[in-house]
Amino acid sequence: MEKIRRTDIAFLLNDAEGTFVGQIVNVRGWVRTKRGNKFVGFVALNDGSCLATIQIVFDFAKMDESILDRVHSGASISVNGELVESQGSGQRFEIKAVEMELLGEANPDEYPIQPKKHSLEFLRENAHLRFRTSTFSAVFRIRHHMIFAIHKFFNDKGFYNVHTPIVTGSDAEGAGEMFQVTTLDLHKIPYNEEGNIDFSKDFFGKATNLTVSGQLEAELAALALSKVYTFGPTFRAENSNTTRHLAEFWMIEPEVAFADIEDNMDLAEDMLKYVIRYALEYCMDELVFLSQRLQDEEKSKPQNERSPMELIEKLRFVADNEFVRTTYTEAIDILKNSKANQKKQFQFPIEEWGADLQSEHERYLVEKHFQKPVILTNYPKDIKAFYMKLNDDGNTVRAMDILFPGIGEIVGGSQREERYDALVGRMREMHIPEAEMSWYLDTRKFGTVPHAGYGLGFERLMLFVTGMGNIRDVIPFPRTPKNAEF
RNA sequence: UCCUCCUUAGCUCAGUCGGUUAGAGCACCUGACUGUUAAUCAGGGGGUCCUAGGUUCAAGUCCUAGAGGGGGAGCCA
Repeated sequence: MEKIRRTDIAFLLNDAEGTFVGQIVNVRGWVRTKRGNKFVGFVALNDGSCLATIQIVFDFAKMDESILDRVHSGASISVNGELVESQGSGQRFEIKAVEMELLGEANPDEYPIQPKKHSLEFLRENAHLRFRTSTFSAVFRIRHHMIFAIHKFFNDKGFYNVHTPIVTGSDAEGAGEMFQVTTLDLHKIPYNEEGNIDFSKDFFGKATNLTVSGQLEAELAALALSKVYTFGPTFRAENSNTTRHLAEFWMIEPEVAFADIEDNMDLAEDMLKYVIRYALEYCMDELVFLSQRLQDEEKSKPQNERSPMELIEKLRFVADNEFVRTTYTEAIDILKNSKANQKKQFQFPIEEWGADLQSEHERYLVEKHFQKPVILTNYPKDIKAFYMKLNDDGNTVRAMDILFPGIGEIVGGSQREERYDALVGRMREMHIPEAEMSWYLDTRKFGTVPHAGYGLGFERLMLFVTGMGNIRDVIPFPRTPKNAEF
């Protein structure tokens, strides 16, 4: 077969002027469907460069039949042919094949992905092949654009990206259960004289874990570079089995010196709106497809379970409207006086100030009461982390949680406690070992400044932007309890 | 971890009150049709009914345990 430089299918299909019509081009990709008769055949070919397939037309008389017989869904082929305006009505351009090479067969008796609707559960078990489907290739193209948009947002604002450690020796971060990292032989664990595991024999000479947050290290960087953000993997060994939790996920953690809680809220709201607008600008084909898919799925649901807003409409609504900002105390009042509470519709009734909000309460506030994203601030200190700045009332801290419809908490952040004595006081109250945290306390000892930051769960953002219902479907290879396949 | 639901052909699913040979669509194979759009039409092949016990004359169907998966809760991002 004549060697011609490969062209992305996206490049050919997006060429509005049709400048390539009449040229011989080469495309390579994976067959979605093949149809036709004894005389003329059609292959829908996808190479992942865009959602759409390009139609390959071939004249049976001119092609090698032994090759065509082995071209099934999933097979990879290389085609040389002339780009022409399509005679059919389903597409503008197509390729009239001159030569075709079968790069890789896909035995149809064994290849699991077919040109039909598969359940997301089935595809999750075939995560190695689900990239080949329209839905997942759309999700993962959007994922790329969201990653890029986040870096662009922060870069354009003068933030520096910081790589915080993945292996950490600090067990004081307090964000959740940690995965232990060790090179000790688990069959021959060394013990010291007190009968405890002798970590001095371990690789790092101490007990180490996978990070549950880059925040504390990001604070160190912020107190020199002023504006920083991390974007890295995060590991939580919680036995969480929900549509919103992963054991390995990606988190964005900006940290800003000379910033207070108001600046923090502004930054988070700006960032979320920016990346949502970015998706609307650069991923419209994918969003239209996912929206259609959702609407088809909802047809089988009862009326009251259907979403009030279609995906693209919902994204525009969030990008164009102010988030509601209110305090924990006001939220408790709203919930306490709500019909749902008075009619005892909450599984956990709201009785007094100080209780943590359950997800049914968050959903009520976001989905029923305000019907838009909500930023809640000034939580009771007892339900929040040690590093959050204590308010003058002595009871609340300058925390902020951003709650999104259908997702719940998408951002959690705070203004940090920058006063040395106040921070040490909180650490003692909460039994955080000071000695191990001396490096963190040094930032408060030497040239401390007010600062603030937050953590954004990247996959939760992906859930919102794509409208997917399960967090395992917006990360290529999900890690959850009892599942580390692939 | 708790509650709840599910597991039948490669895939999606039906299978009534426990009853005799377990079905359909898609996919695959054969044939028909010179431009299809998940092509269509006709025919064909394809089953560890999740696993292990149990009840029964008889189990895909009922019971117990286990495995895997979904949804909800908690923990959180």
